[in-house]
This record gives sequence, C-alpha cells and structure tokens, in this order.
Amino acid sequence: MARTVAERSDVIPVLAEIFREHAFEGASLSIISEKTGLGKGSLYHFFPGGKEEMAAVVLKEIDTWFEVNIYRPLRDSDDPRAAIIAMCRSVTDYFHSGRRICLVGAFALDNVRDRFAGQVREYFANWKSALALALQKAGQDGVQSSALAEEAVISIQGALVLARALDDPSLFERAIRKTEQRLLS
Amino acid sequence: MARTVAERSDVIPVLAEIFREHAFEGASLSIISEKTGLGKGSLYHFFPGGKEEMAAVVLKEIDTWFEVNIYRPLRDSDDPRAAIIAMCRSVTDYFHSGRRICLVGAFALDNVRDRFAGQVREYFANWKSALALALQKAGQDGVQSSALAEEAVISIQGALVLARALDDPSLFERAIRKTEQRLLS
DNA sequence: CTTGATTTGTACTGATCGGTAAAGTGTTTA
DNA sequence: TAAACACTTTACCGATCAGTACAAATCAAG
Repeated sequence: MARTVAERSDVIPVLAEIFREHAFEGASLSIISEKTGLGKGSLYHFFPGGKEEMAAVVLKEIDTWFEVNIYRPLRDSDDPRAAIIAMCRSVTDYFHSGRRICLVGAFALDNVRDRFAGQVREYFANWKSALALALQKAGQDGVQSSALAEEAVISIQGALVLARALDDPSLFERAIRKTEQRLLS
Repeated sequence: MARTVAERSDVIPVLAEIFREHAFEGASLSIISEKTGLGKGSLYHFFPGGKEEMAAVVLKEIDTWFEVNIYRPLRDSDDPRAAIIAMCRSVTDYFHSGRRICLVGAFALDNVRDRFAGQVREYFANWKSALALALQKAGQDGVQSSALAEEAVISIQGALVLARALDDPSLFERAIRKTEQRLLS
C-alpha cells in the first residue's frame, strides 16, 4: 500500500480546518484520520510529534500565509493606503466574511495557548506592527498609528467572535468596512 | 456521609472557572471532580444531565449576572451616560482587565457553539440591544446607536482575545477606555 | 528484476473518557 | 423511632483517547 493522494503539504490545510472546527482537544486522531484519509501509521510517519506537531505546523503555515499576503505588503508597499485596503479585502476573503474563525484567536482563548504561546503572540504582534508601520508611512504619527493598528486587529478578532455567535456574516463585513474607514481617515 | 461543604449553587462559579480554563471538551469529569471536591456520584446527583447540563447552568448563571449588572442598568437607568460608564467599569472588573476570558465568546468559537447556540446568541444580542437602547436614550439616533453598540461589544471581545494572546492586561484597559470615549462622544 | 527507502494498514497498549449502579451514610420529617 | 430523603462513596461499564510497533505494500532508482 502506497501513496494514495497525499503529500505532507496537502494535509496541512485539512488539519487547519479540523482544528478550526473542533479546537485542539476536540480534534481526535480518529477524526483527523478520517478527514485526511490517512491512517494513524501515515499520520505519525509525517508528524512524529503527534497532534502537537500537527498544530504547530498548521500555526507555522498560517504565519507564513499572513506574512506573505498581509504583513509584507503592509510593510513594503510604497502605497500604504492601498496596502491597507488590500489587507481588509484579503482578511474578508480569508475569514469568509466571518464564517471561518481565526485559529490563532481560538487557541489564544483555549488553555492550549500555553503550549503555543510563542506562535500565538507572534501572530498578533506581527500583525499590529506591520499595520502600524503602514499607517506611519501613510502619514500618521507613531503613537497614533500604533493605537489605530491595535484597535483594528481587536475589531477584526471581535467581529469574528460575534459574527459566529450571531451567525451573521454581514456583521463581519460591517466591522471591516468601519475599520477600513477608520484606518484611512 | 452527607453534605461536606457544597451547595449546588456554590459549585457553579467553580464550574465556570473550569470551563474558562479548559474549554468544554478539555474539562474532563476528573478535573471537575477534583476542583469542585465532589465525586462523580455527587456531580451527577446535582447535574443529572452531565457535563452538558453543567455548562448550560453556567451559561444561565452568566446570563443572569449580565442581566442584573449590565443589561438592566443600561435599559432602566435614567442617566444613560452614567450607566454606560458603569458598564465599562463592571466589564473591566468582571474580566479582570483581560486576564479572564469570556466563556460565551470562547464557546462561540468552539464547535460546542452548536450545542449552546441559543444561549450564546442571546448573550450577545441582549448586550447589543441593551447598549443600543442606552445610547438612544442618551440622544443618538436609532441607526447610529445600534452601530455603536455593535462596535463596542466587538471591541470588548476582540480585546479579550488580544489581551490574552499578548498577555497584556493594559491592552484591554486601553481598549475599554477608547470604547467608552467613543460611546460617549 | 532487485534493492532500499518510503508509505501504509493493522493490531495493540495503557490511560482516560463520560456515564451508570447501587450500597452506604447522614439528616429531616412523620 | 422509623421511614423518607439528600448526598456520597466505590466500583464498574463500554468507548475512545493518544501513541507505538511492525510487517506488508508500494515506490523510485539502478
């Protein structure tokens, strides 16, 4: 019996969705095995560290995605206002207008936060600082740009919570629009 | 052997803290038994419905607390601006400046949301509408007050996520201060 | 076709899961 | 005082948990 479908890298997005849906503790190996189509043997072959390694790899992948698609454009673009607009759009797409939760945010609230504290902290710290830099390049002073960036990330995370609680994607879109407007004013 | 320490009502806050710390799936009966000091027999005597009933009772207790301490003052006070200031203060105390998470928010992100969807939805819907009413009584027009109320609850929930992720209670206090200022402007 | 590394299925471990059953202890009431 | 009630202890259930061991199957390369 050999390769059926998967490369290791193909499994990571599936793992991400599983953790989003069931959280860390709720994502049992039998669920993971079922949804990935990989037996335990294969899972432990690809991830010798077990569930913990799987989650760490997923967080790493999320970090890379945000670095490439969000943080770097914010830092490097020479049109910071356009980069901010692009961020709002990317974020809306990424979170499916609030239908998809932020795994890092969910981990932050869970007690597994302790196990992944470093990666969780980096995620939010990077987001804040990249956005603050863009605001500064757009003309805001340093103090104000940090405060604005913090508020924006807070609003996005809060909107994800409420959109899911109230099952109302339009709430997320409203919040993003308001955030964008506040960032650009 | 009879009553050692506990009344049923004494156990509920302990259960709340357990669920806050371990989420629903992570809160095993052995942990619950250990932290409450009650054996399984006693637990199932008080909560025949098991873990699910325990969580439902905790959510109910939270709802009552917010009804009494937050929603009702917002709705009934004849000084709505003072009620909003009081809300910000109560919330800061309740969440220990972001050191304590919002169990309802955490449940909303978890997949157990489906099991407690009604209670989770009510919590946020009540908060939003009570705050919107206070804003309206304070002179805001209807549309604006709904929007402001929604933003405020979003900010509080988002601040809880980030304060915990970054392990920074001052972030929560900053966010609450900014929210209060925006509500009263 | 052979070899050697990679990938997989299966069977298994001991621990823990949520939950049940029933006997026992203490308190209240009749 | 005796019966009803409230609560607890203890032992137990089958299911599932994360993780391991290992041989069989499959693959790429020579």
